[in-house]
Amino acid sequence: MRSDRESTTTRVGVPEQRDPTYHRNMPPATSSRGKDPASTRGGASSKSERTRERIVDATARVLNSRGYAGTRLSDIAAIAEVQAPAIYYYFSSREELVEEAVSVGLQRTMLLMREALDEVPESATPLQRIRVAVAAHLNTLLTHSEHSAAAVRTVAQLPQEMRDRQLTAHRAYIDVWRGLLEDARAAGEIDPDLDLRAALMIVLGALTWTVEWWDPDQGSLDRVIATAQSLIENGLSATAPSAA
Amino acid sequence: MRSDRESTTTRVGVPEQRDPTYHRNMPPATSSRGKDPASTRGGASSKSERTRERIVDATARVLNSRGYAGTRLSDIAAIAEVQAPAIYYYFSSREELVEEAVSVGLQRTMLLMREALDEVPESATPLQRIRVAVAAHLNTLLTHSEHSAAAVRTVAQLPQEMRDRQLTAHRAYIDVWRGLLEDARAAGEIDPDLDLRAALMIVLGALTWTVEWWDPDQGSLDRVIATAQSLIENGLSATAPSAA
DNA sequence: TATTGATTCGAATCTAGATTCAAAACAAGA
DNA sequence: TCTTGTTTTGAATCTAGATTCGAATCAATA
Repeated sequence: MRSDRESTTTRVGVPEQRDPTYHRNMPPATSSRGKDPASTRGGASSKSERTRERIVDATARVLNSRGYAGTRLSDIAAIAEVQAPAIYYYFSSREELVEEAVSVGLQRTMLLMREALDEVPESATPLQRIRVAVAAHLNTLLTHSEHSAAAVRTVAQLPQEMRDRQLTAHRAYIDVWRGLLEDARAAGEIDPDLDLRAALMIVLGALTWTVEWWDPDQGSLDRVIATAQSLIENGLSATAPSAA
Repeated sequence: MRSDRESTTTRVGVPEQRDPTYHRNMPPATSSRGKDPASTRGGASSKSERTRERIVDATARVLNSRGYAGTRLSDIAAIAEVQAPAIYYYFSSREELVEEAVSVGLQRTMLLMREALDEVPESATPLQRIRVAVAAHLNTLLTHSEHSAAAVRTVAQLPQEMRDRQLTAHRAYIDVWRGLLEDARAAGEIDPDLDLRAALMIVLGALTWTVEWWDPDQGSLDRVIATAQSLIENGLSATAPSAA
């Protein structure tokens, strides 16, 4: 069952052509002491890195409940247990922080999905792979990463530029799903009359929206996953459109 | 195909126990000249009423793209083609305005759903009624009422108190759906093993999320509706869990 | 056309929240 | 302990956006 909760280190696709004065000071993980330069991914180590991580995590949390515009630095600071100005030691602006949270979310969503799919045995049918994808998506959104949830739900609200930058990653994720559906259709497991694009988005919507209502106390995650899998598998499956 | 777009008159469930100084001035439709006092519902008439309507409509629009916190009076004003202060002639605060937009949205969603279901012939099976509900929900969200979309998608972001007030209406709507599913299950049309609550929310999520991606230019609404109906009907249906 | 209430608007006020600054507080090595 | 670079912070500054005000503008009616 994996560690506890992934860390938060991947750097935002820094706006290439911006003014050079970008970082006033030097956000740790980037250079400072020659520590372990290979730290592109996992768990934070130095105290500093952990603080940074707490901040990004907090951002995701707030983003989730308040939406893009409603995300205040003061709230983030409170959750991360620092003073608001401390945030500026790590990020040069609210926007940059938010974008990193979203970016991390999208990457993590993709990563967890890939990992899940990689574990599926070759012999599996496309439809079985879809079941796995459903479980992965829900697991990620509902328990593994608040970032993912924040990302997926917030993209639409982001200010133009930022959204455009993140859209790429978002598309890539959707493409994975599209691939799954296409395979299934090719294998004749899916109702060939289905509008694939629409079906895809409908399925993804169903999964994503869970964040809005799922409550750990209301019913187990596994139950939700099972329900979703069943609903989706049956929904997509080719059928004899007769039955009264 | 009905008029063009419903109007916007129903008043927000005014916070019963608040200070009496609530309305500084007298929002038209409420009293002013003894016009037609029976105007509790439909199309606006006086110029004033239409302005008010434009404002609420604009609010819904902004709410949709920017989320609760991101909804600025200046944007609303721009869309409604008035100066921001003009809004205060009709509403005593941003909050009140937003709440009305949401409230109207919820009521309209419910109304359109009821109308749609009322037209279904007695003879229809529960599953057929669900198909109708699916179409109604999508029609409402995607074309008949930006308010509905705003309402359904925004409730979660609203500040506590406001949300609590609107939650009632929201629940009522969900209950309609619950009823539909329960009937279908009772009639043996639905897989009896399905977790009804989860299934319900998953279906509703799938439908609601459409607002996030549907683009009139990308594919017709009817196509989306058809896809959703098929997906949902098959998904819910009782099945012989065998088939390779 | 003079009068009065209904509407709308430009300019001024207020406030929350982002951002900046200079001075602590800390940590690790000399 | 002293020195230096890293982190964090309290207090001050700045700005966008909500809200308030008093003065127009309008419309209908006496």
